[in-house]
Amino acid sequence: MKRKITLKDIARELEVSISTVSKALKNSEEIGRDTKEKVQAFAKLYNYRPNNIALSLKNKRTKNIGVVIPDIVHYFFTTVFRGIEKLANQKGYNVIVCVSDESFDKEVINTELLANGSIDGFVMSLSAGTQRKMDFHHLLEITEQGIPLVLFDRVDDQVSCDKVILNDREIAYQAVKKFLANGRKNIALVTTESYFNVSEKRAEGYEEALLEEQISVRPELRLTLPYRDVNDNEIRKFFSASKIDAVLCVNEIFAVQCMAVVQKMGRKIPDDIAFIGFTDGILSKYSNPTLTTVAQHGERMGEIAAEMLIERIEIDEEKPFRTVIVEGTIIERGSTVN
Amino acid sequence: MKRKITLKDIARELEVSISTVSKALKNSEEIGRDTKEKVQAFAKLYNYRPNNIALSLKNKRTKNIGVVIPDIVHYFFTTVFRGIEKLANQKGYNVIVCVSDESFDKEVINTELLANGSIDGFVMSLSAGTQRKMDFHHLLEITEQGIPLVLFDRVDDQVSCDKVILNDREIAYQAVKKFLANGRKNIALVTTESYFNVSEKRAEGYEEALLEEQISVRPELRLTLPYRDVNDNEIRKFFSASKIDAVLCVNEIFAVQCMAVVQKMGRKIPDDIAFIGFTDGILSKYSNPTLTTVAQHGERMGEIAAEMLIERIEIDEEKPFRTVIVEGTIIERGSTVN
DNA sequence: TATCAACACGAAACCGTTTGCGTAACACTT
DNA sequence: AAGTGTTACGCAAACGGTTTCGTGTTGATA
Repeated sequence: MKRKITLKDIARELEVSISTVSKALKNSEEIGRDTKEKVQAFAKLYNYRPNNIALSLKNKRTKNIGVVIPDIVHYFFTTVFRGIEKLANQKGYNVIVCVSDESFDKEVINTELLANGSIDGFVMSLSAGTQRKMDFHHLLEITEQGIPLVLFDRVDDQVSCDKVILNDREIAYQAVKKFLANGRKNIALVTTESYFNVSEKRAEGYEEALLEEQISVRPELRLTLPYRDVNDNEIRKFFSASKIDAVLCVNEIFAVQCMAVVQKMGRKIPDDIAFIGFTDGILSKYSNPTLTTVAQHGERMGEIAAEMLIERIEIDEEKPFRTVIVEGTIIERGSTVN
Repeated sequence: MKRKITLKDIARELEVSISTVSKALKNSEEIGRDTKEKVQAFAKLYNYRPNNIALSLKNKRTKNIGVVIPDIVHYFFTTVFRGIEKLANQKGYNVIVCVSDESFDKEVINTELLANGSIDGFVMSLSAGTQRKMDFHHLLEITEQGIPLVLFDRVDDQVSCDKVILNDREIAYQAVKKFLANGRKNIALVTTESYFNVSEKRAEGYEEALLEEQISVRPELRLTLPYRDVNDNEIRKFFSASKIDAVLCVNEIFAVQCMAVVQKMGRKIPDDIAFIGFTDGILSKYSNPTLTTVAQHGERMGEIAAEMLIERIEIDEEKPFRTVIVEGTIIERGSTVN
């Protein structure tokens, strides 16, 4: 087992000083031709690589970025992560991931741990717990320490930092408009608990589109489902209670699950009832019928977030915080048209 | 903006030496009661936390583990990752993720980068490129340097290290046995290019089950699909060419896609033709019909891998390498039974 | 021959911690 | 008064690098 070789080892072996070795390897003008060649040859032979940790300590830069997300087994977050990782790698950064598991406490612990020198900046999306609690002290601490932070998707106005979000309200508005243009008037909304910022934004767009057509927003057309372990019976009851000919769902799982239920109830999609979901994931493409859905362009969001972060880290202009709005795209499939 | 406070800052402020501060914070017996209290109070007030990088350098332990996987927008890998992250966190480790994107070169670059001190050990699954090239020099380098390595799922015999794999051959065998017990005899296999180790293992199990019943393995019942961008026409041609009443697919996407095609061809599932896939992901649960599939227990695999790794790191017994075999579970759903 | 610049290299500080060891100050013993 | 033992702290090395500055040795110049 040959341990990693260090500058000191090379210096000892070649009977020169450590600083000479260091400079020789950087091709410094200070060092003579012969010595440089000797050192470089030796280093190559023994496959010398500088120790990242030592460099980090010296430079006060780790070349790591921390990503804290609520979940990883989740299509949207993985696509964003892919974007982050891709761009970070291009710029020579590595990515440390922590999963908050939708828990406020874990989010706090993870961020504080990483903030102690492990990373140069954060990309985060808030956990459900944090959004419910509305407690952002850990994020304020981070920014106060001068650690750059970029929030994406699940953001909050109380935290001032760079942000990347979807035009949730606008694209939900467009989706409902599409239903309306199709002659559908009894449009339901299937959503999550209201402390999810994005769900609220989507609900606003939904309502705006309705009101614009003089259609009143009826509370009985709004179904609020738990984040996990959705019960089919609840869905069935909802769809039995009212006449509904179109449904906007805030994610693809809700949409696919609702489609399955109404199909079992004998309704035809899209003739009797149409669906539009959010997240253009694997489910939307392979469901039956295929699902018309809002592509959130997660990978682009990730790239943008990483780019903004690295810019802050490396340029560190004290320029004002920006919020980049990524425009969703409605992908038309079988749940709205034949 | 209040920068992170260091031992030196505390020492200067309190007019004691750095070592006194360090010892006081560790409650060392060497330090007097008064001084300890003073230092501890000050540290708490200013929220002192030791710098991770400095600790890493000193201890020669980063408390980071590196995870290199082929893809992240992929159900199985994300579940494994979740298991790794969960266990690592419990043990006080952070996780640095690199995505090889199925490329040999990226895998090499990423591992070499991380191996220069950034991590204490690796958990990896081989990229397609690496399996095709059969070049493992980067892994040998890692292990030669004494960096612990655990491979999961996509492993290779040429690399000697700890491993976690599924009983692929055995569970494929069982799946086919299930078809046979059901009276089905024309059983097809839909698989990937053969350089994927796991696909080969599954094919072996498939063949073994057939041969055991005196059924010959017919090459025209084997469909090899590309890893990405599968064309429906090819699938249609395959299913038109032969009489097929059961299909074993090496992943859930192939299965769902094939199901959609044969349904369009007018075949009834599971009456005319039954399907079993691999990976109990979101698709299997929401497809139409729902898919009978092999649960790979990715999260458990991840936990086991992380546990093995951390054991090597912390205990570092030179004990022989182990291969843990996780047993898959066939989850019965609508694609095999009504 | 004294001066000086250029060259090639080494010493040392620094990044933030930990820790073995040395020691000043004091009390206590004989 | 000399010796001994604690106590409570500081010094310095070490982890593996980078970088500033100092310096001995040349050879050229005046």
